[in-house]
Amino acid sequence: MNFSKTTGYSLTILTYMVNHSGENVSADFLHSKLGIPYQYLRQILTKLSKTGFIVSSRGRKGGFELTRDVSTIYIADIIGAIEGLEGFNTCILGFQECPFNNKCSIHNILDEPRANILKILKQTSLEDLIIK
Amino acid sequence: MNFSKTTGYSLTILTYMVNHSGENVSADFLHSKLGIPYQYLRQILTKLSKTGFIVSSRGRKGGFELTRDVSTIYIADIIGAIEGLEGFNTCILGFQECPFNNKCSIHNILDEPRANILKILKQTSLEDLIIK
DNA sequence: ATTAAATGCTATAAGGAGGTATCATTTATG
DNA sequence: CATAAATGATACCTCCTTATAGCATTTAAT
Ligand code: SF4
Ligand code: SF4
Repeated sequence: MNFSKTTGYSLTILTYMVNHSGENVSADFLHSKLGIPYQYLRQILTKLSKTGFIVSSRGRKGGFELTRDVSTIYIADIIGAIEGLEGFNTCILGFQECPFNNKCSIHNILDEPRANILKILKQTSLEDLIIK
Repeated sequence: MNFSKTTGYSLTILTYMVNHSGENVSADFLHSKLGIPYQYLRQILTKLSKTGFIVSSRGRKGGFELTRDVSTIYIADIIGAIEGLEGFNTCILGFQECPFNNKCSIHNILDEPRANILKILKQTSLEDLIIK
């Protein structure tokens, strides 16, 4: 029912970075701060780098940095890049082809609250997560 | 983000049965009606039987039947028996121990809508799913 | 009695998610 | 220049979910 652990890690990393804006942080540093398994963290940072949410610099003093305007990075974008947003658009019960023409009882009661969550995720940017 | 496929299958089976109340249906029949892989369907029916949502009868003309009062079987009960409801009570981001004292930004924006979904699932019984 | 139709039970396999380990490459510092 | 500190890339392992297969047992129909 919740997000994948990888998505959780990704969000934690990015929300940490947006609250420590401007700092160039290394994987080792983030590991010590966030407790995410080091090697796995490395993979996620690479992915976040390849998907353009952060930029990396190699070598000594290297690390990762947020560069894009954080008011334009929405939570839904991040989730979309990591685990995809298909879960919000496809059958809640996991069917490839809906046997009930999108009108089964479960659909009726859960479609709206699920859409509501997606709406929130699309409206909330990293900037909104800055602790003031 | 959504439920496990097994949970989806379970809900589909039970909502089918409640809408065809009184009928004793076989795994083969349900397979032809719902398209759930036969052997997997068998396992799920056994589980639903062991968890008391349905009762089985063996031999020719055997099959499965709803016997409990369907107004007392809530969707949340079914989900709880199949995949558990932990997902609704634990960290949305997948952490075992919350590093942020239950107050990170994601928690703030998603806790309430998630609780709302659980509330709906706890209030909706199989009887409510009967097509009138 | 025999057969057909059904569930009970259990072993196995494929696939993805989460996690670990290692080597290669880049770059700042002494 | 040599070293240390960092990322890039890749291979591997484990566990869980989903799915498949087969044998054993029960029961109704013939
Ligand atoms: S109607 Fe039911 S089965 Fe069909 S897509 Fe919606 S939740 Fe899935
Ligand atoms: S505050 Fe954040 S990290 Fe902590 S339990 Fe809530 S969602 Fe998880």
